[in-house]
Amino acid sequence: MVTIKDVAKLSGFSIKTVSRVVNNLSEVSPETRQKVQHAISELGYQPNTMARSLVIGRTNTVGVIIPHSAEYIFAHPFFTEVLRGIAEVLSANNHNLLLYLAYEKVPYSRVFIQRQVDGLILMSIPIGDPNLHGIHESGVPFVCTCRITEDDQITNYVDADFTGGVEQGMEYLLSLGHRRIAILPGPMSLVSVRLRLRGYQNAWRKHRLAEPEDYVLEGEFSSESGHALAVKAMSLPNPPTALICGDDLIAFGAIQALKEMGYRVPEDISIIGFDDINLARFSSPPLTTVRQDTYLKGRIAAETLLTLMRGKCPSSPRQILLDTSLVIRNSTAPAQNL
Amino acid sequence: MVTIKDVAKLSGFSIKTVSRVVNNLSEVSPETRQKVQHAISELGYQPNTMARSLVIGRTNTVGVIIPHSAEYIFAHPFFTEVLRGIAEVLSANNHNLLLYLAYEKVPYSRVFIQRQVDGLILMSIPIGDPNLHGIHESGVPFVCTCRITEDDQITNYVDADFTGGVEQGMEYLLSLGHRRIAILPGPMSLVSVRLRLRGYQNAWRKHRLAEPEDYVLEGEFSSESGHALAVKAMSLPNPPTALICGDDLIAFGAIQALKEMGYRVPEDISIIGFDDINLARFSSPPLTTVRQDTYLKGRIAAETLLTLMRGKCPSSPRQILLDTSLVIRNSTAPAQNL
DNA sequence: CTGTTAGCGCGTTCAG
DNA sequence: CTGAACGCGCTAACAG
Repeated sequence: MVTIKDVAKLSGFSIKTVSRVVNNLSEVSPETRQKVQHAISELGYQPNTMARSLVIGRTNTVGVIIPHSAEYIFAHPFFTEVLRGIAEVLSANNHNLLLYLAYEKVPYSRVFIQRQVDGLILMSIPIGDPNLHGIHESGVPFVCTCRITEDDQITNYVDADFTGGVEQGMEYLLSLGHRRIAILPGPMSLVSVRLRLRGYQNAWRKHRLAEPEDYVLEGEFSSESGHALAVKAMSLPNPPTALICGDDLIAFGAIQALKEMGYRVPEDISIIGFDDINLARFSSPPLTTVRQDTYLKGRIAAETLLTLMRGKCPSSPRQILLDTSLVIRNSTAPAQNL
Repeated sequence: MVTIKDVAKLSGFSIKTVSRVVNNLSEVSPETRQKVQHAISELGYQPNTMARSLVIGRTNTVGVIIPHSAEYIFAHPFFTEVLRGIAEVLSANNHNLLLYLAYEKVPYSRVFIQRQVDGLILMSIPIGDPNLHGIHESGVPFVCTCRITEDDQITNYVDADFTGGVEQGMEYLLSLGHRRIAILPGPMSLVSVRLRLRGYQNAWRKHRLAEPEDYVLEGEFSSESGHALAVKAMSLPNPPTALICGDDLIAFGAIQALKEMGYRVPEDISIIGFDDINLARFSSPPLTTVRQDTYLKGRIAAETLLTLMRGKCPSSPRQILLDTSLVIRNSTAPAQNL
């Protein structure tokens, strides 16, 4: 391995001078800099990151922690979009991205205490995660891409306004004359799902309508689950005329099931998704859905973290809620049978 | 920061003894070990990864390099599946995963020379990538999840048998009576696309049929491109009765376009995709496609790299080709007009 | 502007 | 079985 010493020897200057050149400090005369740089390229010298990090006490590395099975993570388009936003911002700011999966058994804060990372981004932390305590104690700068509780006022987070998003969808369905609207929100173990449900309830309340019974059909974030729940919904004594779904995959599965049962979408049943993933416009019919900008979520999370890492005092928590927007395509139509 | 010294002081033993306990070396008496461990948990000591890496000369970190824009990467389901396989294997083997995006302008080998990683996985390297030279020179253990040239005999790679896969699809279409089969292979700048095209050509040759003209429609790996090319294909003087696509997204776009033009799939036109992404079964009609196990590709790539990193002599290149399989759903049917 | 010295936290000789 | 001293490669005082 070629070290800073070798460069010093070859160039005839001291180690420190070489260090100054490498780190672009200005206290070096142009000629000296020239000569040192020549020696550097001569030897193909590259500074040892470990040694530098040890001394300066930083790694310029951010950890992204996703405490789920990799299967769960990557099955959902959501994660990769957030990751993209994070990766781009970190890359632009000369920070590395260390990816941790399935760290359920290991305190997240460990990677910080072990000096592997300077900060953390936590994606989709489950409710009641026992690691959060250690995180706060360790003093690691961190940002979540989700809320930890439904009315989280402690965590630094960047999240979509799920409640408002579902309200947007509900407003539209109500304006189309639908009154029998069921919701397939996803798994209630997630805060985001509970927040979606809150939007559903808000909409009824706002319109002074009684919330229909048996219309909340909990499930997973998957097409399979959407398929099963749509079947279940239509077999209710009083089947719905519209379904509002927790994500687009659920919506796809629901549409599939409805077709198989002989219903027409949107003539017989209207469907609204959530996320607006790439394929939403290519489903048949193209999916009306509540768009959340997950890429932006990732970007802002990373930017917020970098700010946190620079400033010493995180004073009050930074809590950012991103607006959603309704994308109207062809899976929704006026209600037939009022 | 609590260091090994603090533990030594509190426990009353030397630094070295503490080190032995931390690293689970056997040359320590049980009582001593007990006492040291007590002091460790008392102080909440965690070894400093940077310091250790500096001494032992390894980081236990693998770099995954994707030399494209993040947008391109994450737009395609393929990448995330490979990444999942890689992440799982590395996690199981106590290795960290450092993600590098868009390193077009930086020699990949740099991260190794700078001692940030012990090995590299290169995903989707473009043809003629100038960095490969430096990679080989640096001596970094590495594995590609693709081939660098069509008949690559130098690189360590784990890749799907694209040629064989397209042949499988072609065999099926030919067996259904199709003779006017166009291919929408993707961007020819990628080796994998050229290998797909080779499979297309092999199939005609094997059946002693002349390859039709104007039936190779180059494009991108996207629904948009598939849409445009399907329109183009059907406006040919002698339009095809079947389309074999370079990936599932192209196939989705093509199906969409055909529907818009009033064709029925599969009655009028048969479509075959490639990859078998999650949503392939939920398209309408459900997509017949050539399945490649990208998750397995990632796993094997990571396992191969770990082997390479352990053994000192990489002797001959490790080149692994993974079989594909045809998944027959409902986007294919016998040809109408022979 | 430049060089010398002293650590960063840990693992590893070689004595005991 | 244990401990003191040294060095990994680099940066940060402090001198010159």
